[in-house]
Amino acid sequence: MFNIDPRDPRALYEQIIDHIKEQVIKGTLKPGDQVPSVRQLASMLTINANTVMKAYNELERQQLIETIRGKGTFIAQLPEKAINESQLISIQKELKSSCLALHYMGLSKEDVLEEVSQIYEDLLREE
Amino acid sequence: MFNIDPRDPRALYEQIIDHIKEQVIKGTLKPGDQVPSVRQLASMLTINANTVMKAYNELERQQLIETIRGKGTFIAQLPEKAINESQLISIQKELKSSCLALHYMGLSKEDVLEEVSQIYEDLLREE
Amino acid sequence: MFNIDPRDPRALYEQIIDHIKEQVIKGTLKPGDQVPSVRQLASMLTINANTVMKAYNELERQQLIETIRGKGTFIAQLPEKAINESQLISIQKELKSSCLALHYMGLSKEDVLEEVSQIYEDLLREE
Amino acid sequence: MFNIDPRDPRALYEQIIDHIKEQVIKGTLKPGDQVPSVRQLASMLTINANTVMKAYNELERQQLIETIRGKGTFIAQLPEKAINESQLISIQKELKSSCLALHYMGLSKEDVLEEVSQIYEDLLREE
DNA sequence: GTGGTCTAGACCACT
DNA sequence: GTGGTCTAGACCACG
Repeated sequence: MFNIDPRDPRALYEQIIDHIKEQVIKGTLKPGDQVPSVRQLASMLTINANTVMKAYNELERQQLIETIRGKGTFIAQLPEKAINESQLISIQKELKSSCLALHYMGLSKEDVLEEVSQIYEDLLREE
Repeated sequence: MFNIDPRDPRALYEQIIDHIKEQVIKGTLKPGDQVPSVRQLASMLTINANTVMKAYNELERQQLIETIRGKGTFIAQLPEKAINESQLISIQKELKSSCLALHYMGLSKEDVLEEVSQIYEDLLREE
Repeated sequence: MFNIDPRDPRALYEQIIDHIKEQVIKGTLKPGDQVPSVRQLASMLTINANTVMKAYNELERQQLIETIRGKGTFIAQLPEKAINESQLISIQKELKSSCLALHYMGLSKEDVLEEVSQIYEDLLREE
Repeated sequence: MFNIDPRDPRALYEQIIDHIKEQVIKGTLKPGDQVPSVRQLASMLTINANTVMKAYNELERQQLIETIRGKGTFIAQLPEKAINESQLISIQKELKSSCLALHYMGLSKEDVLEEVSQIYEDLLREE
């Protein structure tokens, strides 16, 4: 259910962030749902609590989750969708990087568009 | 002509790699063309020669450039296009990460497909 | 236990690569085993950490070791055995070079075959 | 007839050395035969004369060729076969390096012995 | 001139 | 603690 992989190129905390974002988009996690506590999740994944904390802090900064003192951590009501210009540019550069790498692995523009479509189909299937 | 940006999330040497890959795809650099020497490029970008060397080494590993001892570094004749399964999976994960981030910035599936299309139009314009 | 020799014709980082390959073949290092950290090995060999890093990077490229961020470096599970044609040709040329040199040192074909056999006996002794 | 390849892992001057050693072993070049002058060979191979000079100097040091002032350069009468201990050890290390690399390309001890045998058959065919 | 190796030391990200 | 990036500068081999 929770794939955390030390060999993944993404940092562990990023994998957690991505996983929760994914669950929210898929609808598996809905606004108001409680997410595991830092310690719970850390022991579930057998990783360090600081790593989970870092993921939660980042998610809270992005207003995707809310921590209510004494009660726990919950999926936020209104995931803010604000475009941050410099962040957008960064991600565009990452996208371009990925495209260049895929090009040299023999994938065409159409192949890459298909890859992206596939990602969205996986994400939106359960919505 | 050569944008190297210390604020870019990518490492300096990765920016060089991407830039040269891009030039080759665009056709600005053709097989057999000499690329700037390690020291030349380093002084052009006002970065350290070792950083350029690292980029060139990586490009040589990917068989995009060839080094001829004492003479210089050249665009390779046959850019190999071999799919490495584990590498492909890594990049797919990066793509997914980018999509998730873009989703929370308010971009739809169609917006992202458009972004990717745009990247390819920029790359293939001059080809 | 770890022979690093500045008078060896091989670069320091190559000696490290060869040594680890040897340990893995001999079975002294097994899949999953942790290898010394970059800094540890550097101080053990009284060489610079960057030199060890270069060796480890090369070994990782060859999929002999795996790096897990923040945790350390480990012998990989599945040492890939993929023949790269151009690499094979390079090594054949090196072999030929060695044979020519040995010929002029008075060694016959049989002597050289014996040398090679000896190398393999040393490698496979403990397996 | 003379294969000199800038992409070869061996230095140009080493390729020349190997080539001449090979011709002598094969019997194509016999003691007393004249070899091309430095300038001739340099222009034949379209490389720098200093590179040829370096090869010839090394061959002369190894007593494989003799330069007779004003007449030219000739294959020596008695190629000395003296074992230099430290040199032998160096070449043994190179051999081991090659074996390790070949092992990780999937070649067995027998495969490598066969490779070496093949090299000698090529060398001694015309003898 | 070219690339390649190595050092010493700083700084960062991740766990 | 771990590895990774980057710098500055030395020295070597090759052409």
